[in-house]
Amino acid sequence: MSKRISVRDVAAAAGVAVGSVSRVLNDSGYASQSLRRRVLEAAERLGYEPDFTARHLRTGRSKTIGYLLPNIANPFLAAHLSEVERLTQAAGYSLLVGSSEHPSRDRELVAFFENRRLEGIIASPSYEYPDPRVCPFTQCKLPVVIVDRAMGHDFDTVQIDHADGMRRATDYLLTLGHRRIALFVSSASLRPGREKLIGYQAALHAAGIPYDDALVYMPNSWIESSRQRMAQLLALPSPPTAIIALGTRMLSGAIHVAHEAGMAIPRDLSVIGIGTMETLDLMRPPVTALRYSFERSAQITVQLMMERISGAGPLEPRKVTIPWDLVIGASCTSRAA
Amino acid sequence: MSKRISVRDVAAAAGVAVGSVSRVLNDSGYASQSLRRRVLEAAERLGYEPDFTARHLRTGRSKTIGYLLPNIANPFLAAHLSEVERLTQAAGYSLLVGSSEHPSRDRELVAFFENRRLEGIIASPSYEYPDPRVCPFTQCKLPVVIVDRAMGHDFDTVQIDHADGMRRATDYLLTLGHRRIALFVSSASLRPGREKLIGYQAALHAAGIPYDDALVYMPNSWIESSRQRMAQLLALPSPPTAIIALGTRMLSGAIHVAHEAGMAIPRDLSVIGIGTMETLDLMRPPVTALRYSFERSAQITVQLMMERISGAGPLEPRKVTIPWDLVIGASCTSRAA
DNA sequence: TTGTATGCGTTATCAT
DNA sequence: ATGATAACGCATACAA
Repeated sequence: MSKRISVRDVAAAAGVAVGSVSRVLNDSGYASQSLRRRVLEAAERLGYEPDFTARHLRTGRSKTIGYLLPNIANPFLAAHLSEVERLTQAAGYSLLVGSSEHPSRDRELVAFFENRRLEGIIASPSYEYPDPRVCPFTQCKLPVVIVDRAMGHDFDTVQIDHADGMRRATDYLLTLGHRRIALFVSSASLRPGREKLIGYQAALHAAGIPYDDALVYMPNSWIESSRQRMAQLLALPSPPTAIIALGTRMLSGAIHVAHEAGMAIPRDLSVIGIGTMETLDLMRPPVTALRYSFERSAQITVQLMMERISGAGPLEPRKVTIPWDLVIGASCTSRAA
Repeated sequence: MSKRISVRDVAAAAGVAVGSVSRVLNDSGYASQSLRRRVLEAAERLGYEPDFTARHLRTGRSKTIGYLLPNIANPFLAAHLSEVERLTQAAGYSLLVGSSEHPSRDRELVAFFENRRLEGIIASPSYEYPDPRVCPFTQCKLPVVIVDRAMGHDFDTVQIDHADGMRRATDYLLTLGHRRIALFVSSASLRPGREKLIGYQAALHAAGIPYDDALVYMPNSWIESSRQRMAQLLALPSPPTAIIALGTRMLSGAIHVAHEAGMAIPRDLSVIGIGTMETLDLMRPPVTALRYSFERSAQITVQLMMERISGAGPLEPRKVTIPWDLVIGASCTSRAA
């Protein structure tokens, strides 16, 4: 059981002082050629690796970033996390992940990240803390980058342009002649849902079509069933001729019910969905869907974080917005007037 | 800018020695009631939190586990990672994730995890290192739990019973009267693909049906196209009447081509797929598919790791196998003889 | 029972 | 230019 070798071992082997070893290996301060050579040789020979933890304790730099998110299994969050990990790894940083679905755990995790002296926190929390005084991220001394949330307090933020994407998706269906367009999106308690509703309403308003609450399904809890709601919609006096379902489960629920009711897509119902590339390809007919680049959103996220860590960039929080693409499939058709 | 408070501050405020503070807070050694009370009061009042890094350096326990995987965006890996994170968090451990798709980076990451003195490594590497002498995990002093890989050297392992699942899936189609069954699975370079092929061949052999290489597609690189291969299969003198496609992209590619050729599922082609619950629900008709429990596989993974860390359990490596469920949908039909 | 002192492995500040 | 030594914040062996 060979003990770990430290600077002292290298110093002894090279016949120099520990300080000199550190100086040579970190290129800090003066070092003559002969000293440099002896230290490097000894370090190489002994296979010396500086201990990360000790260095961290001494310098205060942990070279680690915390990533807080509600659920790693969510395909969108996982895709973003994946790209962020790649980029931070390339920049010499590691990623400590922590999942949290409740404010109390948000608080615990932030405190924990702070206690471990991480250098920054990337977060997409499940609550937006309208009151900054109780927001764990406001109290936090570390650099924070928020992903797709509208927090009560301003932070560096990367956000997806849900309103614009939704506006264009709705416009597309309106252009095809649809007037009764159902909307299934996630809860309005977070930015993604709220913004999508805004875009939807804006498109309808511009087209002079009244907004009908009965066509909109924004579940505040997962207990409500999108299948049940879809069945209700189809039983309406004037049922929808199109649906925008921006959520994998909601999309599958809606399609399921439509099929059971003997409807064909797009003949009887036009559909706009959402998804990662993998899942969208599974559907027949290919679904028209909203997509955005995870590479891009992750790249901005990491860039903001790195600038904040290095102290570069402005002091005031910055917000960067990522656009959606409407990828045309074969799940929508024009509606005769 | 208030400086961080340390044991020394607490000791000073309580009028005791630093050693006593540490002893009280860790319940180690003796401590009188009055001392205990004073220390606890002072710590509470100052909001003292022991520094994680310093404690780590001193005790050698980092309370952190490393997770090495090829790609976080893969839905199966993400689902497993997600559950593992939940469980480790509940056990008071954090998770450091590192993605690697090449042996050289595997090696770097393991060295890095070791250097940071993590307490264990959970890994599902992209290469199985048939030669133990060059395997980064063999050299590694840390406890290692391998997920669904057959490494050249024995480790604690959680593995999915691909051979059995595949055998049952194939049997199911055989029972329905199919004799020409196509197989699309991931490369044989890793355990999942290899085992699936074994199960497929075993089922055919038991039924007295010769194995036909032309029906099998196991891409070694993602450049080959499952669509192209599916088209070739359909052009065969005696094309397959059923297909088992255990991969999201392969499944979508195969279905796409079948539809383009005017085939209906299950009328002209029976299909068995794979997927997380989210994606499977999207398909019409509901696809018959293989599934397993991520909760279960993660629970075993963490249990093995914790036992290894605590030194409980036997010294020799253990292997635990997780079964597949064949979930019957409506994508398969019996074939007239 | 409590205080003192040393060490974990590093970097940084002093002398020399 | 280099060596000795303090300090990061904690835990612990040992002395009192």
